[in-house]
Amino acid sequence: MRKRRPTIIDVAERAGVSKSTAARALAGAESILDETRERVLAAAKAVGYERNHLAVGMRSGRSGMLGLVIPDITNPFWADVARGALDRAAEADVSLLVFSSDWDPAKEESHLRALRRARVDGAIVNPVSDALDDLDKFGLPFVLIGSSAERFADVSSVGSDITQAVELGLDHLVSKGHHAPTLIVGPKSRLARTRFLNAVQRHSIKRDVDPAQLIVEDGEYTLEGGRLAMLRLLDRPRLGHICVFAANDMMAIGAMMAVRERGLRCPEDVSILGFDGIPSGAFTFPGLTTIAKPGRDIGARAVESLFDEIEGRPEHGRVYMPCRLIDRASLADLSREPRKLVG
Amino acid sequence: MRKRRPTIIDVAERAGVSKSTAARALAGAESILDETRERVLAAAKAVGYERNHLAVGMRSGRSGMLGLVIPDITNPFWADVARGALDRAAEADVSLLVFSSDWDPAKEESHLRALRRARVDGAIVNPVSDALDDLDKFGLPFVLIGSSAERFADVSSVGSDITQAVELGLDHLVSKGHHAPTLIVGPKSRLARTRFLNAVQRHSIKRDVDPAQLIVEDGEYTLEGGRLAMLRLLDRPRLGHICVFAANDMMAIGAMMAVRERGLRCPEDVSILGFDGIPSGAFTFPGLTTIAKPGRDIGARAVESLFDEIEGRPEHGRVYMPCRLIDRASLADLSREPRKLVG
DNA sequence: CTAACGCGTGGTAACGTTCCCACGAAGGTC
DNA sequence: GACCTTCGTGGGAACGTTACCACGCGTTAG
Repeated sequence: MRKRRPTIIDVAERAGVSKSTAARALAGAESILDETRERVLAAAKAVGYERNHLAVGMRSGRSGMLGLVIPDITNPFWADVARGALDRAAEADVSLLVFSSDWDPAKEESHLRALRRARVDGAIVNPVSDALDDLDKFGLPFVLIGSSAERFADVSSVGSDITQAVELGLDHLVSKGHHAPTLIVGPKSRLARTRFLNAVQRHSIKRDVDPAQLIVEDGEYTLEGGRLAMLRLLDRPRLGHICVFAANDMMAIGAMMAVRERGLRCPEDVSILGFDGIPSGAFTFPGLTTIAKPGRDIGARAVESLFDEIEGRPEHGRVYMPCRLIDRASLADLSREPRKLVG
Repeated sequence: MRKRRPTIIDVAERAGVSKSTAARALAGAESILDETRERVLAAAKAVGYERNHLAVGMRSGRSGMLGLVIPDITNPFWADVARGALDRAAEADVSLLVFSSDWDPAKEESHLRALRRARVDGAIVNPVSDALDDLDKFGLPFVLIGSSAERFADVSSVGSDITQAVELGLDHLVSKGHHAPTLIVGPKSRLARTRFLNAVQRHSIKRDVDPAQLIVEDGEYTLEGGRLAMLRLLDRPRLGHICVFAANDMMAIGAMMAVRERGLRCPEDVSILGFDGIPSGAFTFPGLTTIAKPGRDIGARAVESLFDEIEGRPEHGRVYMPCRLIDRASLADLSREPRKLVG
């Protein structure tokens, strides 16, 4: 038989005080005699007392739990975000309820309801549904993450700084002698496509490169999408070395496959720069040079912002975390060689 | 101002019944007039009532939450396990508190305590600490996952069926004309090494291959460990095609790198079979043929077993989930060619 | 015809905490 | 010396739910 767990009353009795006093001692309040506090603490340890968070949550309205709703924990980027959030939450002695929405608005809503029933103190969500604009109707403090968060005004959000990322990539490309990369971007419908493209164009102008000169290919944000786009690219008449900046690592890897398929070599004939920083990029041949999104930092920062939100000092701002370059082997160095026509 | 959430009393008043009756209707109990039930349900919907799980948990002793403690959500295998658990839990309308132990016994224990404080109904753990044998002292229903679970007797556990996996791999190797693969296994201290080796030997005997004939190389369970082991292997005098069965995908990929480093080709000169089924295996060149552990199934099944455990019908058995072969391109087909000396 | 029973319902006591108010003692002020 | 404040403590209500028992009614068995 499993014996009853000790409550604060057991502690109080053993310490010879009232449960109010015991509670104060356990909560670390100030107006209490040091000697009493120590007696209570000793008693708590002696009986093996452990605070019942359910009861605390019920009485105080603070459950000590946060919700995290992301599309798919199996996706390396989201796993990284989760890890960041998990670590930061554990640091603050707060638990995380994790759910995966699978990009399904129905699941998302049902998970959000589950979070509310569980009385979490707040939630971090990568919103998939547009209909989430009745977000405040949920009565929960929210922090949004990911690029889709920008659809929602008046809600705090954390994402990656794609402007900085694109500049980083473009500058690196220049340092290797590639001045006007070809772009492989996502489908027209996607918001992320526009943002990526805009960032590239803005920075190109800054560097006196005519954005109109840039070649752009479309594709789904997948391996196959990247492969097809690259194949189309290789069918164009071309001169010399090709440099590709893909909007996503999967597409970049697909492009790499297409290059091999055509009997060409990366990076000798084609240079490829990715964007995401997925771990698989380390295992391709050649290793994929890419710009890594700071998933972990985003997760940690989201928890941080959520604390602010809960504490009632909402800044309702967007936070953009900086990306970093992972330099592997998919870029040729043309800077020392006689300059080819188009970088 | 955020308005007060409706309680069951609000529902009862609106429906004109006592809160006991309202509670019964909401809980879907049987001894209640259909008409009353409907009136209550309508009232609940009208006021937007949502059950407070904290209060339920406190009164009934069931929090409706489960704990999951895995080493690292960022590791694709564990992410897969988490996903399986997440899905199965969501199906049963139960929430999952996720923690990452980072292979650190101290963290593990602190997370386990956090779970107990949160009053989860049970926990799924990949045990890292040996000192966890006072597991029942935790007073929680447990289900262990992963290979390290076997250290604990009398506790339910779910893992992958490595015997079946090895047979699968060996049979596939034979079908491709490789009869006695070289083994790249983990360090001597590891339990998993022994289990892998034993499984290979047992099945070899069954197929009339002398296990003593098998070449074995050691290494850390990492990319570098696999690379080093392969390099050593290539330094041995050899005749013809080499076939390697690595105990882990990372090692397999490392081995692949070593092969390329030495100017050899996979699969023409060296065939490589991995074990794990990590997603990155799809992006190596050539694609890694491997045996995939059923992470997702393990996670789902663990939740299932945990339900049994909580419900008080503990089977305390070990469950081994079958693995499956992912056939990509890292194996040469020698079955049609004149047979070389050693497969 | 009465006792026993089942059914639907209501009332109330828990569950383990925190919050609020009140109380007595000690110390300081006029 | 009477008053006010401060400090440490205790007592009880409250949080929202479920568990338990009791009640009234209609039905059925003896």
